[in-house]
Amino acid sequence: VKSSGKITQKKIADMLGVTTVTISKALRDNPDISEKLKTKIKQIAEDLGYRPNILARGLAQRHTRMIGVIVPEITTSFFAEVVEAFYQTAREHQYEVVLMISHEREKDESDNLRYLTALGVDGILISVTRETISGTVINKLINQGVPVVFYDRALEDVQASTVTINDRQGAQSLVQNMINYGCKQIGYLGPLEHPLVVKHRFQGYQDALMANGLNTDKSIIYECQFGKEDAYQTTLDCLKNGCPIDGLFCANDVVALSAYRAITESGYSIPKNIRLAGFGNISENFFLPVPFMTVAQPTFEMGQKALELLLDEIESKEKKLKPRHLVLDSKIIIDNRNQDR
Amino acid sequence: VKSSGKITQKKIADMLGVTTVTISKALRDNPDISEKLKTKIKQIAEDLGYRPNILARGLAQRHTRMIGVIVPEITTSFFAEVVEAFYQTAREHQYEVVLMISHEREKDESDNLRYLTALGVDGILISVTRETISGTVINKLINQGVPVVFYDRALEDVQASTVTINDRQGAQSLVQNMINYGCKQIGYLGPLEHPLVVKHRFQGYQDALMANGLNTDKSIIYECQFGKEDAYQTTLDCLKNGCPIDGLFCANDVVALSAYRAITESGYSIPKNIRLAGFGNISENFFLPVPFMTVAQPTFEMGQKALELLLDEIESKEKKLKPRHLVLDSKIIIDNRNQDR
DNA sequence: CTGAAAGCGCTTACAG
DNA sequence: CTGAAAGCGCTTACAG
Repeated sequence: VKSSGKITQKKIADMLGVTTVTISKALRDNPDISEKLKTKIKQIAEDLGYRPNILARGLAQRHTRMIGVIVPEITTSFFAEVVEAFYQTAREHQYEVVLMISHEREKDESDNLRYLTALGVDGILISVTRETISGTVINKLINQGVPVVFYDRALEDVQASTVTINDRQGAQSLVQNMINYGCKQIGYLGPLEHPLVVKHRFQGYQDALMANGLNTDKSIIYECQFGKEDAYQTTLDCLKNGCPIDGLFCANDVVALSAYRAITESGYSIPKNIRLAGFGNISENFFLPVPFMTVAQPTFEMGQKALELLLDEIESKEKKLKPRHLVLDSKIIIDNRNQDR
Repeated sequence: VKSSGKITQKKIADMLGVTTVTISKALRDNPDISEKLKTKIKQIAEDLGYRPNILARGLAQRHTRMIGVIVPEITTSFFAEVVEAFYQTAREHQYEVVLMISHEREKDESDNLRYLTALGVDGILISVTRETISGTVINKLINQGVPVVFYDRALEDVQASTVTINDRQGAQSLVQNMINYGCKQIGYLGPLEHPLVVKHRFQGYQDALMANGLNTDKSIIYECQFGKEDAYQTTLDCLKNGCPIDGLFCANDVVALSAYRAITESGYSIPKNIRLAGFGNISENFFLPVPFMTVAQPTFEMGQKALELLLDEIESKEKKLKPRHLVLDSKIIIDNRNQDR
C-alpha cells in the first residue's frame, strides 16, 4: 500500500507516455483531446478505479462544488426535512453539501462559518441560532464575496437573499378556521418573542382574534419554551382547575403534540372539549388519533428554493445579484389525518 | 476583492519579511520558532482574520481531520440522533464530520463512498442500506488503507469494527415483561427479515414466547413495512373483526406509534385491551398519553463509541488494528412516561 | 532559531 | 491535438 497506493493522473500519464495535462483534459472532456485518446484514457481510469483528488482539484480550480449548510439542530424534524431537501437538490445540480450543526449557539455558528469558508465552499445556506442577533460575521463573509442565502431564520441587517414562510398569515388563517368551527376562547401556547418566526405566528393569532372581536386576554396566553416537557407541564397547569379554553393554538407541532398528551391525560377530549392546533405539519402528526389542525410549511420547497437561489448567485460569477426575498405560502390542514403524505 | 482577497500565509510572511515556513510553523506552535515571534505572528494572523486553507493543508499533510459519515436516512429520528452524537464527539476530538445520505440505495451508497475517499477523509463511519448485501466495495476501501467502522447495520463479509445493539436479547426481555404483565396472545407487527436488526428483534420475540409456552401462531404475526401508513393500515385490519390479541410487539417505535393510532381509533384501550410495545425509545414516544413499553437503544453511546473506535484506527497509523465488535446493551422501559430525558 | 528546495495532485493559460 | 511552465496554499524534510 505504498507505491501501489492511490492512483493519480501521473500514474496514468506514465503508462501512456503522455502528460498529466492530457489526462486531466481527457477526463474532463476537453475538446482539445481526440475522441480516440479520450475514450482510451477514460477506460484506463475506469479500470484502475481512478478518482480525482478533490482537495487538489479544488485548490487548482478555486471552487469546490461544495455547498456549506448550517442548521441550528438536526434532531428536529423540520430541519431534518430541510436538510434532506438540500441534499437532494444539490445532488441534482452535481454539488455536494457539507453540513454543520450550530446547536443554537452563536459561538458554534461562527466556528462553522469559519470552517466552511476555510474549506472553500462555493456558498453557504444558513438558518441562524436563536441567540444570533448581529449580522457582522455574516456581513464580513458576504463582503469577501462568499454567497450566502438564509432559509427560515434570517437576519434583518444582512444584505442577502432569504427564503422564509409567511408565518403570520398562516397562523391567522388557521386561527380563523378555529373560530369558524365555533371556538370562542382560544388559548395560545408557546414562546412569544424568539425566534422571530414564532413572534409572527403569535401576531397572526392575535390578528385573527381581534378581527373577530374575541377575547385576547392575557390569562389564556400560556407562555412556555419549545421543550416537550415544558409544553406538557404548562398545559397540565392550564387544565388543573377546569378547562378555561375551547381551543388551543400552539407555536409549533411539537408543542401541540405535548399539549395533546396533557389534554388527554387530564380527561378532556379533542375536539369535543378543546380544538387543538399547531404549526408545521410535521410527520409525527400522523400518530394522533384525533383531528388536529395545523399549517403545512413547504419544507421541501424551502430547501429547494434556497439552494437554487444560492446556485444562481454562485453561477452568476462576478456581477453580484440583488438579494431576493422569497416568502412561501403555507397551507392550512384541517385534519392531519386526511392528507396525502 | 481581487488582490485584497483571501489572506494567506504568504501575505503575512511578506509583511514581516520572513518565509511562509516560519508562519506555518508559528501558527502550528512548532517549537522551532521563538515564543516572541510566535505570539507576534499569531496576533497578526488573528487581526487579519487569517484562516488556513483546508484544501491546501489537507493536500500537503495527507490527512484532513475529516470523518466521513454515511447514513441511510436523515429524517428518521434514530439516525438523526446518532448523527448528532457523531458531530458532538468528533468536535471534542477536533475532527469535523462530512455527512452523506445514501437514501437506502446501494448505488448512492457507493457514490458516497467514492466521494468521501476522493475528498480524503481520514476514516468512514457507515450504516449500510437495506439493499446492501455485498461487501466488495467496502473491502476494497479497507484494503486501500481507509479505516472503516460500521454502526448499527453491518456487513458480515467485511473485516471491520462494528458497534451494534443487542436486539435479540432486548426484544426477548421486553416481551418477557409483557408476559409478566399477563399477556397471553402477543402479536408481532413489522417486517420479518430486513434489515437484519429487525430479524433479530423478531427472533427475540419468538424466544420469549417459546420459553413461556405461548401461542406462536402465524395468525397473530402481522407483517408490514416500516412506513407509518402501512403499519397503521395493517393494525386496522387486524382489529376490524374483534381483537385477537392482548399485546402487540412492534418492530420499532414508529410502527408502534402508528399502531397506537389504529388501536385508539378502533375503540380499544391501552393497556386495558392491548398492551403496546415498541423498540427504540425514540423521543416521539413522549407524546403518548398511555403507558407504552419500549427498549431504549443507547443511541448517543453508539455514535460516540463508533467514532472512538474509528479514531483509534486512524491514530494507530501503520499497524492495522484487529477489528473489534462492540455490542451495546439495551434497556427495557416499562412506561415511556416515567423516565428522564 | 530561520530559510531554500521540493512536493501534495490537480488545472490554467500559453506555446507549438 | 499535445506539452512545458507556473501556480493553487500549504507542509515536510534538510541545511545552515
